[in-house]
Amino acid sequence: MGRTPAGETREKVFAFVRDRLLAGQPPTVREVQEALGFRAVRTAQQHLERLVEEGRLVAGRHRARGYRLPGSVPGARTVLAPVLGRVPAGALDEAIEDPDGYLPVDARGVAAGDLFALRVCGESMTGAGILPGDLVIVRRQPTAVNGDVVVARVGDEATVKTFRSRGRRVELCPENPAFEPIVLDAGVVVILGKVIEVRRILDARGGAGA
Amino acid sequence: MGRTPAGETREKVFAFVRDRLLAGQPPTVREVQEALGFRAVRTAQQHLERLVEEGRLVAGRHRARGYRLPGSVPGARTVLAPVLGRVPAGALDEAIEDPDGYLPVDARGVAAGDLFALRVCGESMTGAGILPGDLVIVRRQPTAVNGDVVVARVGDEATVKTFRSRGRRVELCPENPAFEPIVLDAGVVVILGKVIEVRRILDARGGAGA
DNA sequence: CAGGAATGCATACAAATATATGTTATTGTC
DNA sequence: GACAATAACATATATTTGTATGCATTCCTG
Repeated sequence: MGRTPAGETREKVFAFVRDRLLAGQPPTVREVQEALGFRAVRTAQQHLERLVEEGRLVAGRHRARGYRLPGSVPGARTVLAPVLGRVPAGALDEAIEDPDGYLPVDARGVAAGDLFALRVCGESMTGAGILPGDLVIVRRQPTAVNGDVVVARVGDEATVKTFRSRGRRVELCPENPAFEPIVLDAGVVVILGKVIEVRRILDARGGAGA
Repeated sequence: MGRTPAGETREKVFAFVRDRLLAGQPPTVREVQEALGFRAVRTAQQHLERLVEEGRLVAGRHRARGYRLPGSVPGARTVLAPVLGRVPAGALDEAIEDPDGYLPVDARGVAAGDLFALRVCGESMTGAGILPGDLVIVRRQPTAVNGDVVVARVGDEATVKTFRSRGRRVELCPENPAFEPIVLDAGVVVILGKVIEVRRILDARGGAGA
C-alpha cells in the first residue's frame, strides 16, 4: 500500500476540511476519504482524529458533519442584515419590505432582528472614515452614550452623526469641518440605533452587497 | 393541537435554517424540530419540504444536514474569511495555521479559498478612509490595475497601498501626505491580492470580529 | 357548512454517517 | 537490525438522521 511522507497527507486533509468549512459545507468522514483517495474510511477517520488531537480541528461527537475550526466555533452567529435605504433620507421603516440587499454580519451578542444596514450618502462623516457610498451596520437601540456614532431621526429625516449629550440638549455632530453640529432638545431626537460597523465595498463582485 | 396562522411558522423555520446555513452549520430535521418546538419530526420535515417546493431551499437527497440555500438567494455565498495577521508586517503565509478569527464575507464571484483578511496598523492610507485598526478583506490575485488598493510584499514586508504602474516600475502610493510613495522595479514587488472591502468594527460585541 | 388545504402529532423504517476492532506495510530512530 | 511510530487497509457496529405512513385538528374559501 502506498505511503506518503510523514505529515504531508495530513496537511491536505486539513486544507480540504478547512476549505469546506469556510465554504459553509462541513464534510463527512467519507467525503474526506474520497477527496483524498483513501480506500478505507478508517484512514480519513484517523487523520481527522489526529488533527483534533493537535487542536487544529474540533469534533462534535457523534454528529454528522461535526468537525469545526477552533476559535470560530463558539458563536459564529452570522446573520443577514437587510440594507434598508440611505442616509440622510426620509422614513426608513417602509423600506423593510423590500430591502436593497443583505449583508452577512457576525451577530454575536446581538438579537437576530436588531440589525440593519444603511448606505451613507453625504460627506458629513468623512473625518471618522465614513465616506459617501459606505455601508453602516446599525443595531437598533433607543439610547446612546457620548461619542457613539448613531442613526437618529429628526422630524422626518434620518442622519448618521456622532452623539453628544449636553444637559437637556442633544448634539448631533458631523465629523467634517464644513458641516455644523445640530443642537436640539432631547425630546425631538429619536435614536434609531448605534452604528456598530462600517463597510466599504471596493470591488463589484457581481453586484454583491446591495 | 396548537396551530399558528398560515405561513407564519414557515417564516421562522426558514429564518432558522438560513441563519444556521450562513453560520456554516447546516441543521438536521430534528434540530429544526427542536428549535421551533415541534413535538413531531414530521412537522419540521413538512415545513422543509414546503420551503423546497417554494424554491426557498434546496434539498440534498438522503444527505445528512443536506439543506442549502439556492444560488439566487442574497447572501447564499457567504463564506468565512480567516484573519491572517496585520499589515504592515512580515511573512503572512505562516499565519494561515492560526488565524485570529474569521469574518463572514459575501463571496459571490470569488473562489472559496481565495479570501483572507488583515488588520491595518499604520496611518498611511487614512486618506482613502482606511484607518488604523480597520480590517481589509483581500482576494488573492497576482496582478493589479492602476488605482487598485492592493496588499503587496516587498522583500519581507507586506503593506497595503494604492497600486500604480509606471512603465517598468511600480508605484505603491500611500494615501496620506505624510508618507512617500514607494517606487520599485516591477520584478521586486509581489502582489498578494486586491483589497475588495474595508471594515471597521465600532462595537465590541463580545470580542467578535477578530 | 362542506371540503380542501394547511398545521400538527406519533411512530416506524432505511439510508447516511461516526466510531470501533483488527491487520499490514512503511518510515524513522537508536 | 530491533523497535516504536506512522500511514494505510478491510470490515463491523452503533448512532444519527432523512424519509415515509397514518391520523387529528384548524384555517380558509366558495
